Amino acid sequence: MERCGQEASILVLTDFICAAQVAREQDCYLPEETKRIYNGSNPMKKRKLIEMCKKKVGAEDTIRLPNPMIGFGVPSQPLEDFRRSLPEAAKGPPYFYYENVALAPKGVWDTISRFLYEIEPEFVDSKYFSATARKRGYVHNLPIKNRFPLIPLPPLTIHQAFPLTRKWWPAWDPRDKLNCIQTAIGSAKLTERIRSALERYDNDPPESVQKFVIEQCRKWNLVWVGRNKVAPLEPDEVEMLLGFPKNHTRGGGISRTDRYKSLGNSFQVDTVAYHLSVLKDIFPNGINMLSLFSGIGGAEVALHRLGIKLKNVVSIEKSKVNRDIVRSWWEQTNQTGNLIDFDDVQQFDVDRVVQIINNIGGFDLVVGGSPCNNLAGSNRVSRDGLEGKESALFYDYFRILDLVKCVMRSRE
DNA sequence: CTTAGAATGACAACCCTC
DNA sequence: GAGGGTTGTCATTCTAAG
Repeated sequence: MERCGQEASILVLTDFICAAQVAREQDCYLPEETKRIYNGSNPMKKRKLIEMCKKKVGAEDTIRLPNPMIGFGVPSQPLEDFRRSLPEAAKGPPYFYYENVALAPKGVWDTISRFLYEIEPEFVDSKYFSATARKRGYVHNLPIKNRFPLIPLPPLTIHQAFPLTRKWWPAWDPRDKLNCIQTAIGSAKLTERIRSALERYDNDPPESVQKFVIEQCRKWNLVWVGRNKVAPLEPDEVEMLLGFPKNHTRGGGISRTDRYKSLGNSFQVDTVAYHLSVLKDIFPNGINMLSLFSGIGGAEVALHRLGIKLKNVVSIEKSKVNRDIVRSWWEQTNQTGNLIDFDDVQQFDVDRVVQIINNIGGFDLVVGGSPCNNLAGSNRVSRDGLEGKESALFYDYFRILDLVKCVMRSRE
């Protein structure tokens, strides 16, 4: 047994690839054998094990991103006859919906899919729903027949979204859609550099200058707001592009920087609503919902705009700023249900789940997009993959989802 | 103390040519 | 297939000002 310990440990760990974070911080959802071997290793050996697992997974077939990135259909291309069969273990109740960035490091989506009951992720670019791109992967067990989009349909091009920019838009800037909205904006220094670079020419600048300007505009999502003048989007413009009501993140002592940050981390509401729209017929009287990593309430806003009544919403969100935003939205939209909020997914344990389910009778939907910090391409410092400090909270999403599943099954 | 501004690449995926 | 060029990415951290 001891002689083949290393080989066995690789096999077991590979099954739960790079679950080191779980092994460290949780004492569940890992085979005893894995825990024993992992905990018995010194730090050097632990790192080596993880490296070997990564290499092994990297060598296997990994999930490929589709082109075009339309998932199981978008409003303009519905994929009429497409059917999918879910693994038995994946079926509800409850329905669940998981989201994260599509362009994650290699192997990440394989792991996510493996944990979430072997469901094939649905990769969708929100440019089919709005004027801004947002490439995301969604794992869910929802039906995909008879989806419908939110009305009114949002503007699909920059010109439609921002008519005032048309007057200043040079013919040599071919952009039709904006790139992904992030958490930081372009600096004033940069827009000034661009202005002074362009002011030297009466007509179109030479190709090299054009190339520089367009490159920076793409990188920082700048729009034309005057002669030779570009600028980053305002927070309320970002709210509109992402499908939130205007001023959703405004007020209550929230700084401009925080607004950009919260919005940059959020769902694109129209995209999510399209996927969740099938719930309207299934739950005509409304739903009980568990919302993990709620952020500024993208899923809540989507369901509300779909006309699906929110009976009980249990929302877990670390940031007080974000909790305040959701609470304020909840009051302003005259919700008749209950909003219960918590701040830490890691402390959301069995007892709490059982208690809440006994109170409200079970969850119809579990939604969550776990932190992408350590997965996102724009992170220069700590793009550590699913084992990264924040992104490892994915395992808590799985843990809590599985808990809800178990508790609800035991009550049948 | 809080806030805003600015600087800071790596890494895939894709395209093209050879 | 190999190799080079192009494009795009739910970010972090330091600094300075208020």
